[in-house]
Amino acid sequence: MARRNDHSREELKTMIINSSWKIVSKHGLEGLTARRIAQDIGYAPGTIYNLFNSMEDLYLSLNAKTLDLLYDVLNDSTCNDPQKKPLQNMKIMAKHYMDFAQEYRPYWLMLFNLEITEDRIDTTWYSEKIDRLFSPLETLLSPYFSPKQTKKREMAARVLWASIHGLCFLQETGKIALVSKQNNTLDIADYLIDTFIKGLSK
Amino acid sequence: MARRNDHSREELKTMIINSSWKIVSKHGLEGLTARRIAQDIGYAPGTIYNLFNSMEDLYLSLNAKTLDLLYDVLNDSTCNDPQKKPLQNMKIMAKHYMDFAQEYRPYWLMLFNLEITEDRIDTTWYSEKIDRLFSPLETLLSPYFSPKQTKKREMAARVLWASIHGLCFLQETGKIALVSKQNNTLDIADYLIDTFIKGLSK
DNA sequence: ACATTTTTCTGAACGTTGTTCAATATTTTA
DNA sequence: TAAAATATTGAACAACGTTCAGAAAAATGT
Repeated sequence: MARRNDHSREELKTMIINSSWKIVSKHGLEGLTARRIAQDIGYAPGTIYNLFNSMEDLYLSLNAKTLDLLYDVLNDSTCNDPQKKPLQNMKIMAKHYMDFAQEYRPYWLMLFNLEITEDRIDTTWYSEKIDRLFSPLETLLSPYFSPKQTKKREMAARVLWASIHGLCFLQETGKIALVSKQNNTLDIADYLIDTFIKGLSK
Repeated sequence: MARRNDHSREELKTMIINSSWKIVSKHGLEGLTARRIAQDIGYAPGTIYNLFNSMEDLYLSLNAKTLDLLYDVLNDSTCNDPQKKPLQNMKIMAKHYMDFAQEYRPYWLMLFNLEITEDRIDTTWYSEKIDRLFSPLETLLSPYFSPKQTKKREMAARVLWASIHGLCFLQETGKIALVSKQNNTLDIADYLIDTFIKGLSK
């Protein structure tokens, strides 16, 4: 029952992505199969391969959606408030990141499971989506650097970001018991930020 | 062709683990299949399930081996040298970790891909293998804390360790371009350690 | 020594999966 | 209205983890 103009190419693509998103929400990443998507959108499995080269390719699109969501979270005004001190904003931003990791757990984990090995496909847009995640933290760090030290500030932002991510990741995946009875994950993120910033201020 | 006493239960188990290790070396994690292991050790696929509940269970044993190797690396005398300053030892330790991640890449990645959801199986030994990884770093941090601040020192070790891991992970998996032309990964690890320790020294 | 029980191992079979592609249905073009 | 172009199908393929009745070997009992 081919029906070429039921949906345009782009419509179909977003249908597949939205359906996938829904399926991951309900059944987790392991529940996301080509056949299930096909059934959900009312097409045959083969149709998906008309719009995506592979399931990995589809995962990339899902990751793009996740990165966009994360971008919005990190750019939220509550953690980029000029009224607050930079340190305070940073701590709130870290909390936002950790909350995001928890709320969107399977999507967030996908970001780090995907091996980007599709050489031919252009993935610069993907790298850019990742790169821009650092900009808000970089802005918050500007008081600690002279305007000329752009490279240093850039590096500091990435290092601090990666560190917070490391905390979040090891905690969230249960790899190490970071928190004891007294401290929760948020406390240790604050501790990291405090210590790092103190070190920056020399 | 059953041949019960060709190898003891324990022998078979190590045979399977060693074979798996070899296969991952040659063909990556995605090349590790029950059938390939079986062929390699000269048994039928079903035999594997006599010794491991599932492939996930086998992965756990591989991770144990990886954690043991990593433990040795972090406890190496070159990064726990009383003659050197703690800061210097830490930087060497971080380098060791990053080198390990590179050299044993697939095994190292497995550590973080595995979801530990096997409730019934006793995995406390696994947690303990992870926990003891922190002890050398904790020792190096002791000059920065009074002997009574054991909890604080413990936390500092875990936070710093998780941070270094975050750097290593995001760099190694190519998720973010941490390094620019001037800096390599090692430099930014040094930068993190310097800044963190400076912050500790207040 | 032989018969019986117990243990070990097999390998075909099941239900999945991602992926392909000749065939078919529909739309567009001539 | 016929021909060409395009979209869609769904059966088929290879490979996966996993199971389990049955076969083979060892252990035990007599």
